[in-house]
Amino acid sequence: MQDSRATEITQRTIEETIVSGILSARIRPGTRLSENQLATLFGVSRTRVREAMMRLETRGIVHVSPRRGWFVVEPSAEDAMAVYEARRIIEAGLLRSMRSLTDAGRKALEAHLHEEKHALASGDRQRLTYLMGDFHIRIAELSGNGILVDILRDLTARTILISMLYQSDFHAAQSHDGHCRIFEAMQSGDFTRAAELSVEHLDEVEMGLDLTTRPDPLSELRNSLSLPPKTASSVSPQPDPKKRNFKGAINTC
Amino acid sequence: MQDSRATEITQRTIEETIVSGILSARIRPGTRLSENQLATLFGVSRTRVREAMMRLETRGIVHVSPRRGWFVVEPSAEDAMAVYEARRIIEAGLLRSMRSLTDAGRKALEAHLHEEKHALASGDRQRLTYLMGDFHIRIAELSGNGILVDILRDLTARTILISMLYQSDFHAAQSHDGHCRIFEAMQSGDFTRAAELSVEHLDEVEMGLDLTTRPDPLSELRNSLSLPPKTASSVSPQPDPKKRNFKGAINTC
DNA sequence: CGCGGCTATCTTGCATACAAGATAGAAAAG
DNA sequence: CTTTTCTATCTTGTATGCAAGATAGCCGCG
Repeated sequence: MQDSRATEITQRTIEETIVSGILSARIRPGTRLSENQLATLFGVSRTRVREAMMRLETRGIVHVSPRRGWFVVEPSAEDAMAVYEARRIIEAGLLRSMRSLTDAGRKALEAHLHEEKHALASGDRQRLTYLMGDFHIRIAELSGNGILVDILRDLTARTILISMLYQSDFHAAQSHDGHCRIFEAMQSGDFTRAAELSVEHLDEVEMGLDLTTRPDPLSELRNSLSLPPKTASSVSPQPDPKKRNFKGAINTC
Repeated sequence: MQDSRATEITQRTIEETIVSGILSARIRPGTRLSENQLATLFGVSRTRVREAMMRLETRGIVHVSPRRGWFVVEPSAEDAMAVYEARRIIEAGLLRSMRSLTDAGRKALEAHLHEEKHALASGDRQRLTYLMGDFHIRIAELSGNGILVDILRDLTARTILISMLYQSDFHAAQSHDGHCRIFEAMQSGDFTRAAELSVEHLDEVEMGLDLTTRPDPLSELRNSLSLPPKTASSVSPQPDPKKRNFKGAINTC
């Protein structure tokens, strides 16, 4: 972060840092985000941190418990279903409205799927999680509609939080296959089929969740434990085995 | 909302006041929103106003020009097309995913359409504008998906801003008919047809816009005129004839 | 040993002070 | 009369200070 003209870097850096931390599953649901810690971490005052938190709150990424603190959201089972339903509606509608796949688009998706394959083979879990979610954002980008891209990015972030809470086991390979099938349908120009496959894919992933088990009955208590005062970084994951009642860390989106 | 303990009222009141002002077309695109004026208007400090502005900015409702001020967004023609495209995708997808219309839902829509008809007959333009947009939010509410409701509410707000900039003439009756047709298809259980009608309806409204004419080439200049220092309220409309290069004030959504 | 209450210390909520950029209007020069 | 320049004033950007609620740990009491 050391720059000659230091400012300008942290205009919306805080916001994006947290979101990208979630998109790559480095930040868990329920993580405490202390204004003070983030402020010292970014070398700014609490004011800017608060503004970033406000923005993230409207995006459904964090929430505030009055006078207690900011936390990364822990979507309930109902929230989870709503997120997947919203994604099915938007992503299927998006694919259904497509008329053609540009050459640049085809190449972008091919490159992406290649990356997925590579991450799958090399076992790079964090990168795989990121890529699995990013696929859907890439598709939104093909539409050229920035509004939908923003919406789907935030929904993807929430999806990843959901899978960290509820995903009992991950079928990354199966999910990758789903992505490939969607791409093939798109390539053949059958966007109706691509939309159907997209819905099936999301259904599949949602079915892989265990939405019956309450994710973390001691959530409130864990919140107060999740950031021991001596820990400096509130953004990095804590590999404390006591908190390992979290489910798998790989998201199949 | 009237509470004996006066506070608590202004937690997110500022945000909602501005949004509802837009939804009923009382606030024009490009309106300056001075932090100081809003602060004194609501009897709070600038801090809270700023937080509300930050939230509204992420919702795509206002934007800030550095060191110059906050303004209600003036969507460009490209923005306008993106908004309508997003709405087509989401609303059609939403209808297509519906399986049944509950009795409560049917009654709610019937009541709404009755209100539209009444406002149309009585010539209550402001109320009509509000209702025309609210119809689509009501449909989203039927899905029970709060995420989609929030998204569509913000898109509707932007739609109303767009129509204030680009709508050359309004066909409120035609638009009301479109709503009725969508409702009829829903009532008959043909949600695929309802989705198609929804797309047609949005196309129709978009076609009614004049997206070729630059909405307001003197936008920057007008911004500086839009709030003469002597005017106390920055939220109420200014019926200054000089700024009447705005198009029609009724939105057909 | 168990339990209740107190206090020290954390957290956010909110207002305020000051800095810096942008603007408009007056004043001055052509 | 026009143009330019300067200054007074307005705007947001940011940090800081203080208040109030929530929490945890200690201490004392039963």
